[in-house]
Amino acid sequence: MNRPTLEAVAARAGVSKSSVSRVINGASTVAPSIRDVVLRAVRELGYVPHAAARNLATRRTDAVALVVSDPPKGLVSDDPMFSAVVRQASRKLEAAGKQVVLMLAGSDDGRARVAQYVAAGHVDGVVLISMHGTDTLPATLARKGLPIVSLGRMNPTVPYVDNDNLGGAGLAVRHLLQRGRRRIATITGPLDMIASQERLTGYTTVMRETGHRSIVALGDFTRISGADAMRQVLQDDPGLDAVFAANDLMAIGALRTLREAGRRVPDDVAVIGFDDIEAALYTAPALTTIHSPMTDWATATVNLLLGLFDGGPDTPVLLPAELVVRESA
Amino acid sequence: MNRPTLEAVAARAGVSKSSVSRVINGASTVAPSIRDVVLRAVRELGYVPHAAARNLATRRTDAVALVVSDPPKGLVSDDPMFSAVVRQASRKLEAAGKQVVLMLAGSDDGRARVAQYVAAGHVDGVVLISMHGTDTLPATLARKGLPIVSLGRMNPTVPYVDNDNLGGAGLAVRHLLQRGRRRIATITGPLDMIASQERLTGYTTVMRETGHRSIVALGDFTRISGADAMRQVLQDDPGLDAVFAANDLMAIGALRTLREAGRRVPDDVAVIGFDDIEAALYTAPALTTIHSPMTDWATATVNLLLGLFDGGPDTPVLLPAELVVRESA
DNA sequence: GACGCATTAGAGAGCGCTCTCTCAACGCCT
DNA sequence: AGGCGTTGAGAGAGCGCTCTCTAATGCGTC
Repeated sequence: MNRPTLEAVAARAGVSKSSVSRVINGASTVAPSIRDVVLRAVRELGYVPHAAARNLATRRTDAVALVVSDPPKGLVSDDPMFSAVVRQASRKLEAAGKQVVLMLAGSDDGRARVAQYVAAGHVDGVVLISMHGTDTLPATLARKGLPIVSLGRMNPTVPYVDNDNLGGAGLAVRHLLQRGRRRIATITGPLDMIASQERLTGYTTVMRETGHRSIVALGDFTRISGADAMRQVLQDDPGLDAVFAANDLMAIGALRTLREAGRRVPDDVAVIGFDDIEAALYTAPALTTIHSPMTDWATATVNLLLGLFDGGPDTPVLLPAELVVRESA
Repeated sequence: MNRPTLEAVAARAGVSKSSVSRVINGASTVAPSIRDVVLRAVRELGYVPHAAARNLATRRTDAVALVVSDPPKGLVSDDPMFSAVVRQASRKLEAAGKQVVLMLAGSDDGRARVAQYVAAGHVDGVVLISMHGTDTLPATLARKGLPIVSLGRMNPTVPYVDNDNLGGAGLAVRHLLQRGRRRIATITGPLDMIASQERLTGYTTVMRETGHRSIVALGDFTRISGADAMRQVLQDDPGLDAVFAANDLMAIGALRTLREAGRRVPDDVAVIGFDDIEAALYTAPALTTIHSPMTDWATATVNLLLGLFDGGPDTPVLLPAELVVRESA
């Protein structure tokens, strides 16, 4: 249990603490002979630097907080975006030698904890993931003065990487129109998220420009909300011939409702989603959707943060949207 | 940027560092008058204790590592278990005042990093998630002497919480037999994982006991592997009338293959999965499966670790399996 | 009124590391 | 040969906090 200290290594190697420190940190001004004897002592003792002590002395932590908006219990318990994005971000951060501290900012309690945690100097930077636009946390954190980026646009003060939500939604709607669909409904995400707003705007803009009436149902990015919204919109407007869901999960829910209602997809109603999650390949029929490159997205976001550490620019990045045509539309 | 220190608070409040420390840490031996003046100073200065300094002095970190076996690129990029389990575990750990350090132990590199990290005294305990049985990391970590638990059985030395994989698989197979199915195939998970082995054993045991021939195809818990395995097993044994997939993702893959092959589910071939992920409610037809309580599972695992911190027992926990009958079998 | 015993505040020695500053050693130039 | 620059090693003062130990104060007891 009694871990060896740097001092013990120094004693064993017969050199000063300073020299050991230099060797550990790879300073160039160290004679090879000293280097060798120190490294041997390190190996023999199984020495590993004490993290907290180093943090205290350097005032760096080499840690980054990954803040995820944890939805209220019951919502999106298995959000595929969560795992894809968190995984990729972790991978990239670890590759850059940063440790990843995962924090859920669902409740007010959680948000307070995050703010406290960041204030405690626990991390060198913050990656925010899919926060709601109304959240005050981003602003609070931004005020602390440490580097912070966001996956998904969210707060004007926070540099971000985002999908082209507007363009993607436009792509989807135009595709439906080209296929001869005329009564096209949309199922939105939670409207306090910018991504939802943009996807809705993309839809309404194209619909208006082409002289079609908008049919809007509210969802919250979960499968069940998609199923419910589909049911409602089907009731309100039985003659509709297409649906654009603001994400694939809701599209999957919509598919189920359509199946239950006896509507054939795409014959009676065309369905198009957004995100291109893996599950979209396995629906019946396979889901036509807008590809959003989760992996690239996470990578770009992490790179933006790492750049900030090195004094890089905080220019937002917009990833292009792409239509993936499968069977459902 | 210059954060106030405890000393600054002491000066402002006109008391000693010790008193401030006592107030911050909620010691009882402090007069209300002093408490008040200190708290006011804390508020006025916006003081937040410096984490590293505290860690150094106390030799505690209040942090727990969540080690996830990151699959090689391409596999299960959106594993629903990952998000459900990681989320719930984080929630519980945060509620207990622990910070969550997420680590991916996919590559050898990652494993080394985890070992190093734990050795550096960065965390007070470790939660391992769905590690492969052949992994040496658990043993390495267990040797460090700090509390460590595993979600899913894995290494004899590590206390765990697990599903009743054996019983669950038995439940599935017996259900198929009861429904009159006779040629029942199974699609396994990666066989270096204990969960896969147990689910396979559960299947083969019941098949043997009831005098039926086992038909086994290898998968790796991904949708695509389920689809591939289904295709293969269909070719080898065109007359089969049921499939037990070792998880829902592979069952979803199998459903697609069956659809493509023109087999009706459940009329021609019954399909049953394992895990009861949310997506199982949205397949066509809805997936019959073995419910494994992800949320309880994560909670129990975290509780086991928290118990260990307080000198509690390290008795493994086995969660009961339950059959959920839907449409596919 | 002196004494002992709680009770509560203050002093200060670490915790293990980094990093500046100092100093020794060793050419090299004039 | 003496002075100077350069390179590399050692000393030690922090980093901000905790926690033990000591001192002071108040109270009850005989």
